Amino acid sequence: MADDKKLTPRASDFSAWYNEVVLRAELADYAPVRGCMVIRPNGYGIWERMQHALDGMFKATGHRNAYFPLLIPQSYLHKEAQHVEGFAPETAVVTHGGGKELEEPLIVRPTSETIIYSMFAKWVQSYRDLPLLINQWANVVRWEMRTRLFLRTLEFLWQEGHTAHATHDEAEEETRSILGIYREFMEKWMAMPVVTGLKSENEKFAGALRTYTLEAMMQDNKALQAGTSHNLGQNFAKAFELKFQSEEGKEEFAWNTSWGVTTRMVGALVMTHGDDNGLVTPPKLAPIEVVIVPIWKTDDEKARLTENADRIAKTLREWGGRGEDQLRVHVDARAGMRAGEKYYEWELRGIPLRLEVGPRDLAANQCVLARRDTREKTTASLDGIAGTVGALLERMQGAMFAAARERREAHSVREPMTYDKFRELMEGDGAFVYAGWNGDPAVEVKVKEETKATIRVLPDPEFRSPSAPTKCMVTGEPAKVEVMWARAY
RNA sequence: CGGGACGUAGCGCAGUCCGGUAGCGCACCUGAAUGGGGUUCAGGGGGUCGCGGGUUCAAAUCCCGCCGUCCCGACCA
Repeated sequence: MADDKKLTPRASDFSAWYNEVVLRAELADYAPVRGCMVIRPNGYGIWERMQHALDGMFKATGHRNAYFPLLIPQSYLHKEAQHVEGFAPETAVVTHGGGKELEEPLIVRPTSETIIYSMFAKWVQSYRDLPLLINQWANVVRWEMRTRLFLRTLEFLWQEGHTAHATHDEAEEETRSILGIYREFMEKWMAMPVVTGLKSENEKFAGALRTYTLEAMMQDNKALQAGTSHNLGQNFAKAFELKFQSEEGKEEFAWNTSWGVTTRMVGALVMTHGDDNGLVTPPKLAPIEVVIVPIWKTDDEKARLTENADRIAKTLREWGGRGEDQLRVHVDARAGMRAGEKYYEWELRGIPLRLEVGPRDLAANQCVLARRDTREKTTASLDGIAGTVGALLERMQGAMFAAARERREAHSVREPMTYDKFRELMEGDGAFVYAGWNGDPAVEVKVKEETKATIRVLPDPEFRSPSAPTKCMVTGEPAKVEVMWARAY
């Protein structure tokens, strides 16, 4: 009977566990259209905090928000050869409007390079108009065959940055700089470690010169691409006649970058930190950081405890320890519910800290603090409670990142291994496997067919092994580069 | 689009083989006792059994057609 209330344990069926957490923590729900998802207030609250943090980082680096249309003439998609090849199969097409067949079908944007660079071409004449640094928060549609809540839906929310520069080097610097912003966000806010670096030719964005990626490890040891930053070279500038007159008076094509992160990050958060009791949210992204649960028996106590809970909430909110950033506190004074039932509910929703206060605590001028990440309970004096709570939340943020990184390292392999061993590992627990590669795309295709694993990233120097691998794991030929292999979502 | 499974209350399911008044658990509503980790008892509301047709005195159940969903593959932030 009680089993109905329990979650599927993570270890027994990770996918079922994930779905249950998303649905039961009320992050999202299935929509009537297959593959689409409704993001509920609990889930949107987390997304909003993500948006806010990222938006601040983009603005601080000179980017400005704009908005471009949902509908794009189909011919635009065809102007960049690789781009159309990559996206045409998964675009939704509008063929009718106003009851009539359209002369030219419109596509629902799967991404906005084409429409944005066609506009950039009108806006840019001189090198003085560059760099042009634009971001948009929008929804896009990609007609995926198989979908998963947050990780892959037909329609999703994202931010897509698009920039134009006068030189290749400046565009490359922008691409890397954005990768740094994403990394900082994922590590500091999401408490989620990532491996950064370059995508292989097979895996890069359709139409890009180079694609940089951030790869995170989920708790089933599979990789999730958490964000990308592309150096588009002059591919789109040439397709859309995005030209400018240089300081020397010459006509030149601009250099573009594009980059994005999506609501997939909400799914990543669940899969990185969640446990058998549900969601665990890092304090910085939690719409509610502290839930106060007053405990009472009699009506008399109820009035007294509720009043004191409100008073504690006020003390927490008025604490100035984080400057303008007020502690986000909720008091759960619902009647007719046992305290234990409330605890399970808030744990399922991932609220970082629970503050319990009952008659006995009040008499002793103390309360109980229960951490969501470790589920440890301690008692704390009500004197200076705001400072105690503020400091604890900050420690938790750091502890969650450390724990996630430790877990990832425990499932990362850097020792040279045979291809047979690798196959065995991928069939079993899975891992991030760092190994040498001869640089041949055919090897990557073969490995994908045989093991479902792909080259997730050509890691940046700080993620590479202390001594560079000398041989290709698959062919035994001399290695051209170190790569990280894993199965991915 | 290929292979498999399934559509019965908000959710999870039994009932279908062998036709005979629509069931169970959770959730929801009312009342009481309980109350520091999912409490208990009593009462109650809620269903065109995916849709359409056929067989039959009688269909959730048998037959035909359609629709939809999920899982495995190909695709992907």
